[in-house]
Amino acid sequence: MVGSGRRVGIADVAALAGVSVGTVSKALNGRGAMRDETRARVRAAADELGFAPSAVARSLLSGRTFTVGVITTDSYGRFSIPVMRGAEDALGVGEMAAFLCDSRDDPIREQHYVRTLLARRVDGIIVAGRRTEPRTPIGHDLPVPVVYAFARSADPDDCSVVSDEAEGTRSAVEHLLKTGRRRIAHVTGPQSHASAALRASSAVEALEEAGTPLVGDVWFGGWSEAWGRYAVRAMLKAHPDVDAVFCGSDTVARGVTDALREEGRSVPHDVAVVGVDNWSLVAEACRPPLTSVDLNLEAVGRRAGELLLAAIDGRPSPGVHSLPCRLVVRDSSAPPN
Amino acid sequence: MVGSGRRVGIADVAALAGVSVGTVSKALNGRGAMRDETRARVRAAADELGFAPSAVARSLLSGRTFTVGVITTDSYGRFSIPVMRGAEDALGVGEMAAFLCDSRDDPIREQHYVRTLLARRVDGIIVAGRRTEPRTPIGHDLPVPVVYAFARSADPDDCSVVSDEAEGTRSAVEHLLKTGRRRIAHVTGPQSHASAALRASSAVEALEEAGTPLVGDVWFGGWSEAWGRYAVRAMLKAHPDVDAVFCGSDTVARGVTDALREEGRSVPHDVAVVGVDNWSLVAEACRPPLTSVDLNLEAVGRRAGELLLAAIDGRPSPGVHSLPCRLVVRDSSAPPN
DNA sequence: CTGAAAGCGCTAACAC
DNA sequence: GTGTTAGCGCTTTCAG
Repeated sequence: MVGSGRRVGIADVAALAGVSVGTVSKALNGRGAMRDETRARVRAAADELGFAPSAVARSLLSGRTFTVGVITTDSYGRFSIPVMRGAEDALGVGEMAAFLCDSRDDPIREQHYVRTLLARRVDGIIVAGRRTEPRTPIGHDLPVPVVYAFARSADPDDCSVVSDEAEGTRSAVEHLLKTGRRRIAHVTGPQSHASAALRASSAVEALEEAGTPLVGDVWFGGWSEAWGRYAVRAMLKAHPDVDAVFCGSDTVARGVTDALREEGRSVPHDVAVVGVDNWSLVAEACRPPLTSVDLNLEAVGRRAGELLLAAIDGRPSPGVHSLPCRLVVRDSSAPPN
Repeated sequence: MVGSGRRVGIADVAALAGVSVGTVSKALNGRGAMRDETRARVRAAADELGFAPSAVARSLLSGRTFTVGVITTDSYGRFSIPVMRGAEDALGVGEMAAFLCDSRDDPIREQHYVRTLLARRVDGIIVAGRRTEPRTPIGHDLPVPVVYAFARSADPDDCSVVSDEAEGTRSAVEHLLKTGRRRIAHVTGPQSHASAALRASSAVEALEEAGTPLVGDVWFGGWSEAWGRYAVRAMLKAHPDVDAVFCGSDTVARGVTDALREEGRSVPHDVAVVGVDNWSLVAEACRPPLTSVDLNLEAVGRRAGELLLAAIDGRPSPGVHSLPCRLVVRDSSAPPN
């Protein structure tokens, strides 16, 4: 990239090409009719000067900025990142640029960003969250469309895109049943966490329906490896015949796997382990590598971007859009034979 | 946040307040002299309509957008994220909004983003990278200032902000020596990786100077836990009397720690372990928690933001700006006694 | 103390 | 085919 170090305007191009500014505009935008020679001369002049039309001036006229705001609540953490990446993919197609705003879970900060974004005349806003609890909407009756990604809005009329965690949980349970497991336990995060509660109830339900109820109670605790290790040691005392542990997250699953090995149980021969998140960093470092439910966060972000583009285009899709998860099978759940 | 659902302009406010647009502008911006009553009336009208002046129109006039571009090469990975967070902190002070561009290590994509950002008339650009190898600059003689963060520019006249990895390495080695270790080994990533090579040579040098040369050769390999486990097992055979392992990253260190424990060596009683990155996720999950060199990425980003603001303000600071690291001591390097 | 008018860089009508 | 002009929403002179 070579720049002149100075801003060059359409007037400079016009002067160099020996035509008027109107002609330059038409020539470069392929509009109106004109001699090929003229168009070529203008193009050459623009290239020579490295002219790039000001998006600012253009926006003022068109009323569109081709810019969206992305508000994330969790400092680009492990959930927002893939969501943002997917959103960026979709928005790129519409030639949109994204303002990134990290609200750091502070409502004051968030409102500040909303105001800033509206003042900058963004065409739309994506709100990406870390928790799956329905969240307070960023505003009512805003002048631009808003799409919530991963963390749905508490207002069901808002447009939200989420992972279908219940479906993901069922697919994990069915996988364990299909590979011959019958004594399945569940270790997960805090009961107060919506995702932990939902995954637990979905797992219990799926197992009931299959006629092989959960072994013992749900082990609610924290999202750490330490909790996974602690819980599985206690569980082995109460239910030594367990043959599979479904975990609410990959970190918990890693703790569970480590403790099982240290207690002399072979994974997957004696006990299968399945996690949730498919956080490759954790799942692949596990010994053996961990089977896990992928929440398809990138797809959630992409969908959010697509729905936002459509809404900007006058085709809104209110309501909750639920996307399926994807079970990624690795060695930790291979059949026991 | 409540919006009208419709865009309201300065003319609407003027009509409601019964004054001219010029007066509204002055009233809201606190410029010029006018009766208090008039100013209050205008303010009330603006509030009632929820008026927010268009940053677009304002930019067209002022020639400034109060917007910067942040180009990241690694999909908001674990290095870019803290850098971006720090940059955002600094830029927020200047009321700057940031366009986020993920080049995904693709030069074509990167050039596309540079053009887009310039067309949008950003006031400056920050380039954040993942690798510490000097990188090809994004352009020469661009019309706006550019600051490189973490990954320095190959052009020494460009402004770059980096972590002082050599200093960080020395602080880790000195810490081990101070706590009584004398037989120190080094396990790290691929030799072809600039960070691995630099950290290794700095460690070797620091140990030479202290009169306690490195035990054996540097163990170059990969950045994985598996490599850490493999290397330490081989090392224990060759040098069973090693009493500390300095690792090129936290993941390697975690593998090293796990294998030491499994081989019956107590950490830190028999062998101390120190990593680099202070990636809390890994360092805190380690058994015992890992002492690690923090690269202060957030500070690097913050500094980059500050330098960019200064450059935009006409006070550029060309050259490489090196920031110190910070040793975070945890249990894995407690004295042996 | 307030209003009218010019102009930021560009596009889209309409003249010529 | 090409040039001229008005105007996007705002700030800033300069009159009144």
